[in-house]
Amino acid sequence: MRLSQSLIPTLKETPADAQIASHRLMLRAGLVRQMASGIYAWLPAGLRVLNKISAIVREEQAAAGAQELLMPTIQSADLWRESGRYEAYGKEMLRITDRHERDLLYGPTNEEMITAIMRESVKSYRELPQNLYHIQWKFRDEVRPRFGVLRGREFLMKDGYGFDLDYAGALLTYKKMMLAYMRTFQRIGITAIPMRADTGQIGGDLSHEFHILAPTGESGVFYDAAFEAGDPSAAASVEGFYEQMTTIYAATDEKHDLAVWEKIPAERKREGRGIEVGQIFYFGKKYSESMNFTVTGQDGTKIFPEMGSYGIGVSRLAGAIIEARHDEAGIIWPDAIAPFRAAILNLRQGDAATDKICGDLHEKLGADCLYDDREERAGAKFAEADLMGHPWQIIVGPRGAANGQVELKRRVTGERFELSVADALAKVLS
RNA sequence: CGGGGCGUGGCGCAGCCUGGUAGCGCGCUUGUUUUGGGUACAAGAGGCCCCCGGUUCGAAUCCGGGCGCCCCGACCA
Repeated sequence: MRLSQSLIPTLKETPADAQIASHRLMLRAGLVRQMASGIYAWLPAGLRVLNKISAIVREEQAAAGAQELLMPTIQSADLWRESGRYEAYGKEMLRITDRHERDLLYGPTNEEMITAIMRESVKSYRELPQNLYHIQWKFRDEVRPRFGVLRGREFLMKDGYGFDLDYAGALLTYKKMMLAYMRTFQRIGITAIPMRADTGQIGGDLSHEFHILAPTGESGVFYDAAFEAGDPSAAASVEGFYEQMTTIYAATDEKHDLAVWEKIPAERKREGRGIEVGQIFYFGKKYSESMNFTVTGQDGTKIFPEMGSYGIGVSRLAGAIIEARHDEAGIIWPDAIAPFRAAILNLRQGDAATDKICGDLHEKLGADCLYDDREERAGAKFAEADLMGHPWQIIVGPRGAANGQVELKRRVTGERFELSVADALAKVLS
């Protein structure tokens, strides 16, 4: 993509409204624009991040056996009256009335709807277990939206729902999802730690929150360094991995248990701040019973399926990753979810040699690179590339271009390499 | 929901107290200049001063009401 023809409106100065790093940087790097309190437009570069996160989520969900569907954002109030949550949910739910005075709502979550869908179509024990998810916009009318996309009112979430015949099956689904989530976060390029959590509004009695470590996190987190050794991509079994994840100590400040903490050797104690980017729940028959979803069992009796729900805050992750990975100059995107894998900086636009090299690189790197072909000074291009946080910068100046050399800069380490065009290309693509 | 603050060209702000020609920096346009870390100079464009009402000869400024946004706290994917 050519920067000269892209809507990537970077800002030199920080908008007064933005207080925390990710919000500031998302605005400055041209990823988002605020449209109302807690409501954001995702500009082209920001949308690329959401799409890359979503793609990884989809792959890992598919690998764990979950199916994707897409449910609407607007739901009927009647559905929520069945479960009793229409009244219970309170003011956080955005309630809407249509022209016929029917009560609707903008979905804050989808337990009722997925249960209604399953109830209509699934009748036999033979059809379970099933696990369904979608990636859809949610709305929760927060009293006080803040921190940019970290606590927006409208947000993009992957929410999945598991249906099993019995507790053992539901627990296995829960464990599979924990592994899938840990793999997802690992591929995204961040450290996430699962912690025992309260079940809140969703209900139920088994739940974990996934926190990523960032100095500006909302909650304090305490964990055993043994977590750092856990590698979800190398997990031998679902059960074994779950066992490992749930026996190592980790807690947010609310649930911190000093007695247990004191027993952990000092050199293994880790304290920090965390941002919650996902949560998983087992809640049994809460919705299948309240909404009367049954399947016929082998012996002809009715079975209320055991359910769980599994959420990842996709839009929140985008902000959380920036909180975890930035410096004074800007964002430091992990390779997997950077809006562009590489930027090509043409330091002298209009110079035959640099134009030629940049054009070739642009063609070979394709859509996942951003070609800074603007009539700007070198300094401006460097500053903006650092701000936008591309993992690689291919710097093409007249000095090196004469000998077919370019400079490759790795954003995360600041390392620079003088390389031939071909070698630079190979390194970026490796 | 309690407490505090702010709305003035795209962005950051001054002006308001003490009413009288709407200003600065950045950005934008054009030209010259510069050419490896946000260059310099010159000339331009761009404003219902959040909205409605009131006071006044005259309101960005004073008064009343509304709306929007932010921050702290309580609450939350």
